[in-house]
Amino acid sequence: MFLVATSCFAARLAKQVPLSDAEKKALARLEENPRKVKRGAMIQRVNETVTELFVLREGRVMSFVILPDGSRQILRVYFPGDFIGSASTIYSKAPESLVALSDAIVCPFDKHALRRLLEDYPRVAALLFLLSNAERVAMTDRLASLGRTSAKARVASFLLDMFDRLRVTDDSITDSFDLKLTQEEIGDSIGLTSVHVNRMIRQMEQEGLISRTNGRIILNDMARLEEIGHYTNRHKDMDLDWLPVS
Amino acid sequence: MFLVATSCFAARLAKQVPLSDAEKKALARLEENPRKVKRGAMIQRVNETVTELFVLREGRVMSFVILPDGSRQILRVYFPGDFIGSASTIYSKAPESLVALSDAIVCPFDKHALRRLLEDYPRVAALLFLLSNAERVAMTDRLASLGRTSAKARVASFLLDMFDRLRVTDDSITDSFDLKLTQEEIGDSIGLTSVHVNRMIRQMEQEGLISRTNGRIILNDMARLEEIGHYTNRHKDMDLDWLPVS
DNA sequence: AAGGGGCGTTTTGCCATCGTAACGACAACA
DNA sequence: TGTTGTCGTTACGATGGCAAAACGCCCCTT
Repeated sequence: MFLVATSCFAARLAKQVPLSDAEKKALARLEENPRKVKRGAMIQRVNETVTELFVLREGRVMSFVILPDGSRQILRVYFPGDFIGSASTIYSKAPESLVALSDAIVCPFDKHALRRLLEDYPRVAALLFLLSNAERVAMTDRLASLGRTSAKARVASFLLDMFDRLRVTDDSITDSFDLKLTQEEIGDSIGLTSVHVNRMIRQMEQEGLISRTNGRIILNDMARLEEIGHYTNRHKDMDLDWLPVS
Repeated sequence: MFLVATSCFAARLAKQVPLSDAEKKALARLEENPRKVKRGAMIQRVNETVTELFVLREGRVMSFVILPDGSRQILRVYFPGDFIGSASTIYSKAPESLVALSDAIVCPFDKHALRRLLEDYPRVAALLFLLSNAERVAMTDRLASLGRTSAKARVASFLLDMFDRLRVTDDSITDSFDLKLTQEEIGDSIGLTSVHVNRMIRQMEQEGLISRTNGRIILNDMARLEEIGHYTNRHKDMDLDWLPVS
């Protein structure tokens, strides 16, 4: 037997909406095969055949693509409790690569396990549908950021986004956090060079908007940062009432 | 009684995967209340409370946001058979506005109708989940385009994307299509000004990559366009085999 | 304690890309 | 015949990319 508490995906979902024990158990089953990966390890390579999806239990993972000229676009940074690889559900070949940004623990499970989950637990299916749409909205927010805002605005909104996402699962965070990303990785996320990311970060530090102490970022003036970055916190105002009952 | 054939959403899905009559009927029920809208009409306003979702039956619709400085980012252009407003499923207030780009027919239905659909037809639920993930991948493609490619590459991939999406439902298209978007709208989709879109289009026309005759775009050299735009056609290589059986 | 390699950050100068502003042409429409 | 919307075109200039080097820090080695 395993403990219901061992599923961090269920724990994450339960923060949004109450789950039945049966649902928790079913979700926990996705995490029966935890696997440790080192920083920099490739979890999934673009264009390779996909049979597995993942739940991230510990550490950080990114999804990204490399363009023919060698430049990289980071598509998403994942945190513990995130469901990874959903982009691959519909394609036989992975549309994106997955690499661990830090030492991490991922829980791979077969595509077909997802199928059984969707068949047996319509409420979980609906929830996954909603999560997928939440990711879509996160993407559109970044799209607007890349398409229509300045470098400074992009850095500001990126920092706030990371901050708010970390806070979903970690209540101890108040105004500072460990980003654990290099400036080059930040740049590859928001369409800038590391050089320009550096310029913006130092500028924001000089203006007193943020501070830094050995890798840790402190947000000194969140209201102003939100204004600069045109940022909207999407983790409030969710509406999950219309889900099927369990 | 209504005819099963009246559902263009079902027709669209059936192009990807066979549907049972019961499923087709259930999907058709979403389209029982078609509504005509004029070009420019606002279908949904950002931040307004959402109770309805839509299937687009005819014409073109866009989703977009306006930033505080007045600039606009178009998030997605929708074609007949598309499911619109899924971004709103998870939020009580609309994260994006919807406006008709041409005279159009949309079929609004209540959020709760979607709930019943998900409860009663697990296979349709899975299918919606997959569609949602396909949209997510489309977003990541554009993200990489905006973040890491030149203006010319963005225009090229945008044209190819519109072309391939139109071709999913319209078999008569071979190498030309009516874009029905102004250059400003193209610019707002891919993060450029209308001026620069114009520069790129004329340049591509001079190079013989495309031609134009009163609004109609002809793609003369698709291979080269794909190369320039780093474009991947996502409508091939889908894997829907693992769906629940109906 | 000293040396060295690796990694990330900081800094600089140069300049291409792309945005801004402004105006003319043209067609559709009222 | 004015009005409105879209496209075409230009001059100018700011934003942010590129290349290269130095710097600081950590960790390993001797």
